[in-house]
This record gives sequence, C-alpha cells and structure tokens, in this order.
Amino acid sequence: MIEISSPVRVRFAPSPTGFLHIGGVRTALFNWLFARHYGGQFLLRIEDTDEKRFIPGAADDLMTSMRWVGIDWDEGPDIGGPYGPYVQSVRSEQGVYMPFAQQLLEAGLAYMSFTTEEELVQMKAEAEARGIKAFRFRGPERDWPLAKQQEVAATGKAYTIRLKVPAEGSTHFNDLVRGGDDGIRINNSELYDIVLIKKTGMPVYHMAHLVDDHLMKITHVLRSDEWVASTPYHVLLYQYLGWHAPTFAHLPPILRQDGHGKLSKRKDDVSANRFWERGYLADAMFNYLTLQGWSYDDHTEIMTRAEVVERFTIDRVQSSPARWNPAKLLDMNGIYIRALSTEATADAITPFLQRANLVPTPINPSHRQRILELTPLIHERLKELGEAPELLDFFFVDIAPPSAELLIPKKMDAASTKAALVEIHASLSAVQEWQSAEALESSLRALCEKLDLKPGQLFGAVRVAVSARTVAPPLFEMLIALGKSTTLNRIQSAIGVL
RNA sequence: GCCUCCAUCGUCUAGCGGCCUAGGACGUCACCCUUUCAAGGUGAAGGUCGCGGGUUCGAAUCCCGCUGGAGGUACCA
Repeated sequence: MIEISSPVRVRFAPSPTGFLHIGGVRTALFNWLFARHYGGQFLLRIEDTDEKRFIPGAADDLMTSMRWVGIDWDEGPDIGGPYGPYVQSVRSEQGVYMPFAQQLLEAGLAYMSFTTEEELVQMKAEAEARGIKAFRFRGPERDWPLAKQQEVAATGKAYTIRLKVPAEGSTHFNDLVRGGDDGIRINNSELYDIVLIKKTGMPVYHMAHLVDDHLMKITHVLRSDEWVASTPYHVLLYQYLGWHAPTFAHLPPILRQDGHGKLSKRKDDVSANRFWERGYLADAMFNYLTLQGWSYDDHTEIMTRAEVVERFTIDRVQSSPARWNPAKLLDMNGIYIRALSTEATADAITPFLQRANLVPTPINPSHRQRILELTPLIHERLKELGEAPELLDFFFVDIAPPSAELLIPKKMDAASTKAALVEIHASLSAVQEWQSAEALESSLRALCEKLDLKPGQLFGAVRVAVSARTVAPPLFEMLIALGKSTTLNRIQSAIGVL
C-alpha cells in the first residue's frame, strides 16, 4: 500500500501547441482525481515556452476541453491563485527563471555554452563517422571559469545556459507507478548537458517546469510516461538547486488502436472537442478515460464521478500501456445515453438537430415539444448523439419516395406489394383514433391474415413506404408520430412508385 | 545503435506464492424476445498467463536470460 502524505498539490501543465487530445485529458484527469481523492489542490499551468510552436487560442480550447469532462482547477491562468501567474511566458518576462540559472552558473553547476545548433549537428555527425555509438554532448566551456564565460558573452556572442551533468556515477529516483521498489536508475554517462536557458533567454521545459513546480509547492508530479527518460535531469536540477524533489508518478501511455505507437493528434482523430461534436456525453468520456490506465477491481466499470474520486488510488494505476478502444467508448456512451431521462436526451440531441437544419435555432416551444415526442423512438438506439439527425430527419422533412427495390418485401413482387399497399392505405384511412399503437397494429394484423402475408412482409412495406428506409423506429409509434395524413400521403406516393 | 520502462483471451483489465481446471468488460458468434434496427436475456468460442531457465512442497504471481513492444536519445514539450 502506497502512503500518500496529505495535503497534496498537483498540476496539469500542457503546452498550447494545438487542441487538447484525449491523452492529455487523461493526464489532467488523473491529476485531478489524485487531488480530489487525497484531498488537495489541482492547478493548471500553461507551459508556453516554445515560441515556435505556440498556437493562439489553444490555451482557451484546452480549458474548454477540460471543463467539458468536468475537470476544474483550484488555481490557474484564468482564476489566478497565490502562486501566480500561471503562464510561463509571463513568468519568464517577470524574470522568474533567470535568477535560478544565475545561481547555478555561480555555483559552477551550469555554464554558458557558445556552441551553436549548427555546430552541434556537425559534431554529432563527426562523432558518428568516428564510430561513436552514442554522442553525449559536453560543451567545451564546461570547465571554463565563469569569468571567462562572461567575457566571451560580453562580446555579444549568443549563448545558451547548459546544465553541467556529472561525468560519473548514476542518478536515481522512485516512481509511484513504474520501476518497482528499486526505482529507476540511469548512469550519468548516458546524460548530456541539456540546455536550461535558450539563446533567446527563454527557459526550456526542464528548467521552467521545475522552478514553477517548486515555487508552486507541487508535491506530486503525475505526468505522461514519455517524461521518464528526462526525469534524471530533473532530479539533478533539484539537487543542484538544493530543493526537495516532488514524488514522481509516470502514467502509462495510451497506445493507438493498432498498438503501434502512442495516440497522436496528427495520426488519430482524438481531439477532445471532436467527441462532443460527435455526441459523446461528458460522463461517458470521464468514465471511459478513468479506465485508461486505472481500474478499481475485477468487475466494476460503470462508476459515477463521486465513486471514482472515492476509489481512485495511485497504487491501482497501471504500469503497462493502455490501448485506445473506440468500440468500448461507444458502448459506454450508449449506456450513459440510455440512463438519461427523455427530457435530458431531448435537450442533448437538440443541438445536433439544429446543426442539421431540422429544427430552428433558437428552438421554439412547438419544436421542443416535437423533439420530446420523438426522443423515445430513438433513445435506446442512440450510441452517439450525432446519429439523431439521420435517425429522425424523415419526421421533419419530406422524403423522396423509396425505390421499388427497397419497397418490395422478401418473397413478393411489385404487383403484390402494390396491391398490399393499396389495402393498407384503405385500412389505415379507416382508423379514427390515430393515437393508439394497439389500434393501428390490430388493423394491420387483420390485414396480414386477409392478404395471407407475414407481419414482417407487410410491416416492412409500410416502414419503407413512410420512412424510405429499412431500419427505423418501431412501426406504430412511428406512424403515430408521423401523423395520419403524412402517413397516408407517403403510402400513396409509394404506390405510385410501383 | 544506445538508455529506460513494460509484457494475462482479438482489445482493456482482475490477479500481488496455494481461493486459478485464470474472473469481468468490450468485440465476435449462436439462441431467445421481436414488425426492422437497437436494447434486454441466455449461452458459446477465445488465454499452454510472450519464450527459456531457476527459487519453492507449490509460480500468472519471486529471480535471471532472451524475445517483443513502447518511450527517450532537440536551444519541443
């Protein structure tokens, strides 16, 4: 059993380089769950130290995605907090990071490096040519006295500030989910002198996140597993700065459906906003994501938010990768949709009907009423709310008469189908009360006997005649919803086809 | 290549030395229900616990090796 010392402070620190994809949401979610379960704070921090990849508006999009699944934060760029600001570019401008780089420089634990990117590429190529299998950059300036470094810098030559990693020994850290009891250890000879401050003066991730985590009093770092390889640098930095390192927990990656590689926003259609656009319920997404890398026991999958918060412990987080499984998500979405009330479902599908121009925007009372009537017909058949328009369009707009091919039931021909439809038209015309499915059904069942047709044949012909499709809601409820005159008109049109 | 991590049905997972002739879910298939499609019900197929060695009275569970996969190897995060 892993003991977690409360109170706990965790953060989600995305970089605004595009929309938030589902893997990012999962990372945010686990941090949130961790904070809520162990009783602590969850904060949001924007890591926009990469000027080249920055995308305007991405930060807002990302917050929208998080709010959608129900993740809220106690401190963040939009709401502030005691350790703000929560945007790294702003912090950098305020000079938050430089003093610490300076401290390292003065202690001889970092150095000004005048090697350019071009020179570095060349050095690598040369090393490779000489048969050196792994090139680990150590700047020639690493052993220069600081005064000499400053002298060259004073000439106006551009420089970066690099971490001076130890030549020997190894670096070790513990991880709440990976590496077992012995933790993870790497030889320092595998490390290279990473850049801490770019030549633009902007800190690199390794520097910025670490300074911020310390200043913001982060106690636990739950992040995606791609960071384990650079954690040794972070451990070293904490030592050099004389700070107590937070506890690490590297979350398992979410692999692509085919298992080859991690889920990526470029190759996979997994941006968070895609899911609400297609009609996924936030609760379903929350529940599904919860199971991507975590499980409660051997049989419980459907859980409310409160249940997950209560049950989420770090020791039940998987160390092996999860796999993106859209079929499972779809199934779960169906479960959550079916659990909705008729009213809630009607509200949920309304935007989709509006987007398909089947109902006006804003909605008016009569259309709202109409949607309410129609919702029970498709409610339990819905797996994505976005399917609603195609399931319901023929209730709102005129349909082209179905083709003869679609209209003619099994073991029947055009003539017999036509004859049957004429009889159906007559029978239904005679129905006075157009409100009872039972009345309509008994009328048509009587006709089945009279014409010696199976219900499947006759009902099928009616279904196609009024909806122009073979898959539709239950027939009699559908006829009632359609109304008597529309039903009869469509049957009449179908007769004309044959 | 090198470094690190990971390894149970097609997929996700339960399992932390005897309860396992390995449990659940998704998916698949069959049947029932039935006017179509769903939903629901019942059931089936599907795993020599990646492979090979150990440790132990006993291993899916511990150790070692191998193999496979993923991640990292940027003045990106």
